[in-house]
Amino acid sequence: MTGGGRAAGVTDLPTDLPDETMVAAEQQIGLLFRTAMQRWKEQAASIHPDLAPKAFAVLRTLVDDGPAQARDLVTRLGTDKSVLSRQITSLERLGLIEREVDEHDARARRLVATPAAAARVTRVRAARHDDVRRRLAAWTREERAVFVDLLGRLTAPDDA
Amino acid sequence: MTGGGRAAGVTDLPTDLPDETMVAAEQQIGLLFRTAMQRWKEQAASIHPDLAPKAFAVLRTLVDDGPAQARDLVTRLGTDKSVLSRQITSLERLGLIEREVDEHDARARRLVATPAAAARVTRVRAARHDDVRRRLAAWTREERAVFVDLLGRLTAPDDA
DNA sequence: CGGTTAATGTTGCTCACAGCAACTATCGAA
DNA sequence: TTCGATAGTTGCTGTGAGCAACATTAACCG
Repeated sequence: MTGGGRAAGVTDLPTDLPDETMVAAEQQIGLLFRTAMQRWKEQAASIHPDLAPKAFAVLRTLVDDGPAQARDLVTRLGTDKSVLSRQITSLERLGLIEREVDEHDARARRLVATPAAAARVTRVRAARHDDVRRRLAAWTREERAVFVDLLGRLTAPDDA
Repeated sequence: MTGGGRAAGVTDLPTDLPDETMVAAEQQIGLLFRTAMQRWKEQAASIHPDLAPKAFAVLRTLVDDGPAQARDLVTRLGTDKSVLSRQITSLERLGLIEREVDEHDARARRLVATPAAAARVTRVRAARHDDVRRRLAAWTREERAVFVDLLGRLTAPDDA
């Protein structure tokens, strides 16, 4: 069906060989994105019907990596602080995390997942509603290293 | 700072070794996503200020792979037809594509990038406003194959 | 000490997108 | 011709990105 699509040499690059790998790689990237979103959505809903996917990502981070401040999450998740602030508010409203003022810095708030929330996250994971993290964990260290390298080259600021 | 974060054995998996690769892999995935979005946004804007990133992805596909119908784009881009329909409308409004009724099926519309649009896409690409496709093209066939495999395992429906 | 600068969060706003559902129009087949 | 499937369009809602303005507190510096 998609047999001989590609219009001439639009990308006049030294493309080794014809390549189905190009198309495949692009589609996989899209797929990764979409399936991850899908999975997160399902998992989030199974923890609490009103839990947004992104908020679940926040919760997961707190459960896995322990208490943190919003600014740490900005770094780890790479999301704007405004977005995080809202997700955090919602998590607190749902009783999944607690927000305590930091004892050394009155601006900062220490975010802690409640035991109940941690238990639910673990349960959801165990329930085989798999996630990216689990899959990555099943790889060998080397595979992950290769993966990181390849992705890194894909995202490098500029390479030539 | 983030020294010894990870709370106990929350994920009781056979995790080869401690692993910075886990964290790195996750961050890279996020990074891939964000930088790709960013780049697309920039490129889209440089073609037309009112061009949405996703609409640019559509245009790019049409330029690279030739004329197609909306339903083909659903397959290739994995996006809902409603979203595509709107992007297509906007592309037409901006004069970047043309929509002709298919001669064999009056329901379908054949989408064609205008020569002007194709020229702009090519120019933007050449202008070193690099994109994922170009980077992938710079890899070896083998690297791409590994990449596809790894990503595939990340998105597989269920592996155990 | 007081004043400036920086950092933590919160809130308001806008836009991009996903995705379901309902609908029209057309095709293909029973 | 009637029925079911398919191509697209449109309306709606929810999620998220991200900028900008703001309040609060910290840290620095003369």
